[in-house]
Amino acid sequence: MDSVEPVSAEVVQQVAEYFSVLSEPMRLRILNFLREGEKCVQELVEATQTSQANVSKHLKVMLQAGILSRRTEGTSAYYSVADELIFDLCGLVCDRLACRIEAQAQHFRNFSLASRS
Amino acid sequence: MDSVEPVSAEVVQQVAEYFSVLSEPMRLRILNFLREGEKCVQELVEATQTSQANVSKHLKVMLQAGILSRRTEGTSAYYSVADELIFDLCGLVCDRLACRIEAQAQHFRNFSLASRS
DNA sequence: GTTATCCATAGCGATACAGTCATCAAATCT
DNA sequence: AGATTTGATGACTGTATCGCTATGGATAAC
Repeated sequence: MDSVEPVSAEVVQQVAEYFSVLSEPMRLRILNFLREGEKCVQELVEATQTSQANVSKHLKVMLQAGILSRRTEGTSAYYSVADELIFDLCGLVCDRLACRIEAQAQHFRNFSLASRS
Repeated sequence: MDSVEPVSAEVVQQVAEYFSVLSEPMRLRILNFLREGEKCVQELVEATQTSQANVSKHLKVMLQAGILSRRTEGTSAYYSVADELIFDLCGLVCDRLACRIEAQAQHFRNFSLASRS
């Protein structure tokens, strides 16, 4: 068992698409606002400072990816996070990025030509 | 503590870029081959059935993202995974996708018009 | 020196997607 | 009914990038 099993093209495709949804800053910003709980489109427009059409498009992408859920009330549409996994993923990535920066800082510290005992 | 802290634009950007690296099927395929260990470019070309130029480009993207490390020996360039986090991330996403499909199957099963005690 | 091999990179065409503007549909209010 | 608000969608533009072909550069083999 020293060889890695080949992964089907479809699985690779789906995983790539999942990551693709998270690869847009505006979508991550929207998701971050949705951590506070359910929000309607207008609230997200005000929070993100972009056009309403743009917010709607991004919400649609995440909805179809199964990351968000949608509920309507009157003329308003309320969105909430349906897949909490995304927060775990973002947390892991943020931790890793932080570790890299800390390691980078350490490289600077290690360059002390005068060795302090 | 009922409000989510705003995340800086730069952090969001970096996280998005990290996910962006993982959002290409060809890169995921290459990473999957690299699970077996260090590989040179030529080996990856044969494994992925694409052009050598294409493989080199993808390797460069992942190298600059800090996901791979590079070592040269003669005329060959050997790449290996420098950030094992990607496998955790892929694993989490795969699990989630599998769960969804299982849930979908369950929806079909639940549609038994005749309730079997 | 010449040739062959391995890898990186520039140029190119095609495709995909973010963002904007304009419009439309549906529900609410006057 | 008319006006307003809310959200979704189509058309369009600019940008990014995937994959290909061709080329260059560096090392190894003849």
